[in-house]
Order: sequence, then C-alpha cells, then structure tokens
Amino acid sequence: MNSAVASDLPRYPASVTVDLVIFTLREDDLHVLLIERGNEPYRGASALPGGYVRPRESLDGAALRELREETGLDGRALHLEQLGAYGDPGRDPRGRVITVAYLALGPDLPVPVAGTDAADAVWVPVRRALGPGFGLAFDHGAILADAVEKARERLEYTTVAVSFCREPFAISDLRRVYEVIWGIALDPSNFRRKVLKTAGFVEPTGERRAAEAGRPAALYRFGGARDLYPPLLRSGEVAGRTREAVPVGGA
Amino acid sequence: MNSAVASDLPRYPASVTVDLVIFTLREDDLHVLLIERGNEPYRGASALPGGYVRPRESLDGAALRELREETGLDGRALHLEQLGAYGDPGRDPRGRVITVAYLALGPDLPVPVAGTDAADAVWVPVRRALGPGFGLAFDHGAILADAVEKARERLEYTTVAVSFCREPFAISDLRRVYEVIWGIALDPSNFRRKVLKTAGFVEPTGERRAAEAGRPAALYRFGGARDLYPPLLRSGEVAGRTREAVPVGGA
DNA sequence: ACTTTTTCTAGTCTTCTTGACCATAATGGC
DNA sequence: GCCATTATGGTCAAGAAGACTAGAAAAAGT
Repeated sequence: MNSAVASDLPRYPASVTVDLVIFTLREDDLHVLLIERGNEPYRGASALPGGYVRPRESLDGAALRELREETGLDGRALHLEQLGAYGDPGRDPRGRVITVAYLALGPDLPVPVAGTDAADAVWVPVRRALGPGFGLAFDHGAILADAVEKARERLEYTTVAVSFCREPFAISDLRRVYEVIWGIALDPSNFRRKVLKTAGFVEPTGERRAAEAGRPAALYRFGGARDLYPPLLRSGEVAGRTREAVPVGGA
Repeated sequence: MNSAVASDLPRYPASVTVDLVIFTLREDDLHVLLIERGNEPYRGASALPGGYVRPRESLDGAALRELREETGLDGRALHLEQLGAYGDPGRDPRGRVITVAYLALGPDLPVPVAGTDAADAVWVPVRRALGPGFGLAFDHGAILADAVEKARERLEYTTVAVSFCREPFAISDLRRVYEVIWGIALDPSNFRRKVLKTAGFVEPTGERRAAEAGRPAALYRFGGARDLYPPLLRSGEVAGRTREAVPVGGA
C-alpha cells in the first residue's frame, strides 16, 4: 500500500482467475488436461481449465472448486499447490486479468467427466501441448512450461511422485513416474534402494502383484513423509537408455 | 476460463497489489523493510511495502517499480523473485484485494531513502517482526513467514546468498549469510571447501582484506552460477554453537 | 618482544550416499 | 525345459559431508 495515498478500493479494477495445470500419467507419458475454448478470444484453441475466483472465495478454494468441476475429483485426493501469478497486461485481450496458476498431480484419472464444464476436456501429452503448431490460448504455454519444471523439481525434494500412483503400487510404478517426468532412465536397483531407505516414503503392504511379464512386484503404499531427505537429485543420471525428454521452454 | 460462459470482463472486479519482502543483513541479523501505515485500515501498524499494479504494468514491473520507490535501488542490482499470490477474501477489509508477494534480497542497503514513499520505512529484525506483540497489517505476517522459509530454501539450492554480499567479499561473509538466515552455525573449514569446490559460486579477486581481528581473508566475487549442485543442505548441521533461529510460522 | 586471541586456511579420517555393475529370483511365453 | 522379462539383492569404487586437528597471519595485550 502506498502510505501516502488515501484512496479507497477498488483501484485499477481487474479480474482474477485461477488456472489449473492438471498432470497425470497415461501410457507412460505425461499428460495435461486441456479444454477446447468455445468462446472468443482464442475460440477453438486449447487452454488450461480454470475460471473466475468468486467474491467470497479464497484462491485455494477456487482452485479446489475448479478441480472438482473439471475432473469430478475431490481435490483432497490430489496434490494441489500454487504455481504462481501471471499478470502481464496483454495476456488477455479482454482486459486486465490476473491469473493464479495451480499445479495438480494425480493418478491416471478417470477420463474427463461429462456433464460438467469439462465435457470437452481432453488429456493431451505435454510433449505435444508444448510442441510447435499447438497454440495454447493466452499465456498458457508459458504456464505449462513452468509447471513442468516445477513438477520435475518437486520430484527431487518431495514425495509427491506417489500422487501419480494409485495404491497399492510397485516400486517400478514409482520409478516410471520419475523416468517419464524427468525424461531419463533410472537404474532400477539404485532407485529401489533409495526409496526403501528413505523413511516414510513408502511402506510395504505385504501383497505382491501378478505381473504381465517378469517377476511379480511387491506392493507398497504411501508412507506419509512429505519431504525427501536427502533429496533424489536428477542430474548426473543415466545417460544410456535415455527417454526422450519432455521439451520445455515452449510458448 | 469457463468455456460455457460467454460473459465479458471484468467479472468479480478486484484490486491487485504487489507487496515486497525486502531482506538484508544488518549487524549479523536478518532484517526486513517495513513501513508504517499512515491510513486506515491498520493505521499506525507496520506493513510490507507495496502498492497497486497499474493498468499497463506487468507484475514483475510493478515489483521493480515499488522496489525503486521504496528503496531508491535499481531492482536489477538485487535478487527479485515472485513468492506467490495471496487472496483470502477477508485479507483486506476494504474489499477484494489480491496481492502478489515478491522476495527481494540485497546487501546491507543504504538506509531507506527519504524523499520517497519510504520516508517512514525502517529496517526491522525479522525475529522481532514475527514475534509476539508485533502485529503486521493484513496477512503480511504470514507472507513474511513464507518469505523466510523461501529464502532458507533458496540458499540450499542456489547461489543467491551472494546477493546479500557486497563485492568483493570474503568466504566468511558468505558463511555468515547462511548462518544468520538458517539460524545455525556452520563449520568454517567445511563451508569453505564446499564453496570453493562448487564451480561458478565464487571466483578469487586476488585481493585480501585487512581484518579487524585474525588472519586477513582472501576476497572473492560472484562466479556467475545460478544453481548449486550438489546443493548445500541444511539439516544435520552443527548442533553445537547453534545461533538462535529466526522464528517462523508467526502471524 | 613475546604471548594471547582471533580468524582464515589446509588437511585428515570416517561415514554416508551414489552410480555402475553383477547375480539371482520368479514369472509368462515358446 | 529354455528364454525373455522384470524384480530384487548385493558388491565396489568414487564422491560428498561431518568431525576434527593444526598451522598461518594478523591485532591486541602484557
């Protein structure tokens, strides 16, 4: 507040929205939920789901509501965190709109729920959404790119990777999360050692899963720890059978 | 955007402000720049400097402008990054105000510049600002607490600590930054080894500084690297001569 | 002048973590 | 039964970090 100014609100009125970057893993690929815009501007283009923050609503509350409306899912079942605010003056041709972006992570979600706003919501591989020729509306390309980087970083220092796994899960399921999002291959044995040694990351259920191929895997559930210490750093990781990385920096 | 709605802007008009958490080190203590509010609400209380985002201004631009107005400093000389958006419905009694908080880090700054908005800006030890009996206006206590945690985290994974040092600086100056912000003591020898081994953290100037006491220290400048790999993790650090930690979680 | 104090600098040693491997187990398919 | 495939368990060496010892270089005190 400028303490020398005595004016009252609102000044420079603007609209505030929340936009959701909802990630999930489908077919060993990172997907993001996008909707097709039915109105101008950017009619026909894809965009992140989102909407206006209502008068008596908190930002987090608006994000939870939109998440429920778009995916039909209870936000408490997913990982949801704020990504940041985006407010460049020209980002919305209709006027001044500041958006607060949220990052949501969840297991392979039941296809977008019909009967909601998300009737025309679709899962799109992030690789494709950020690729050339896929023009996301507004500055959603930049938001998505930031979200990918944020997700990659969160995997290093927290246990959010389990948010992508439906319980019970195998260590290899968890490993695949890291491999897909980081775009590199991890050594199964070393990854396993790290996960099991980290207190509170996972805990065994006792069950094992019939495999499509190979030895059956022991199953685990989330262990309750939020932070990962020491962190699980990407970096000097396997160079060998590198998976193609999800391109970043687009839009 | 809710694709099923055809309305035009603005909907649910709100005001958008930026608030700055400007940290610096003074007398071996983490200080934050606060202003005394001259108007209602919270007249007379301390608050983070900030102000309205203007119609044609980006959020980052508004933060830079406020920084210049409040400290008289060129924002490009400081580290400045977005902290996040705060928008609880009741946070400002005057109406709906969403604020985007920024974190600014700089070396012991020349006392708040007079002749600007910041005429009554003062440096306050964070410990005190977060302590009991020091009621910050609005939700600025929570924002400040988040900023402290963010700063602590940034020190682990990035080289921003140098933002607190005026060049040229000694390794021990850098160490003091970590010690003050983390609130723990670090082993001088091990810290030195870590800093010098990390490529791009610092580079020697060749000079050395006359000491008030003890052996003169070699001087360094920033090495250009932004990220710290491997990170410099707080955690199992020295328990012995622990400095009192800056309390967090207040307000 | 000499000692003490202080801080910077250098090095050792042990422990922990990681990455690179290798070997074996347990399953389905042929 | 043999092979492909995945899971699991272990070894080994390199690197990083914490604990510590000690020397170097200055100011301050006696």
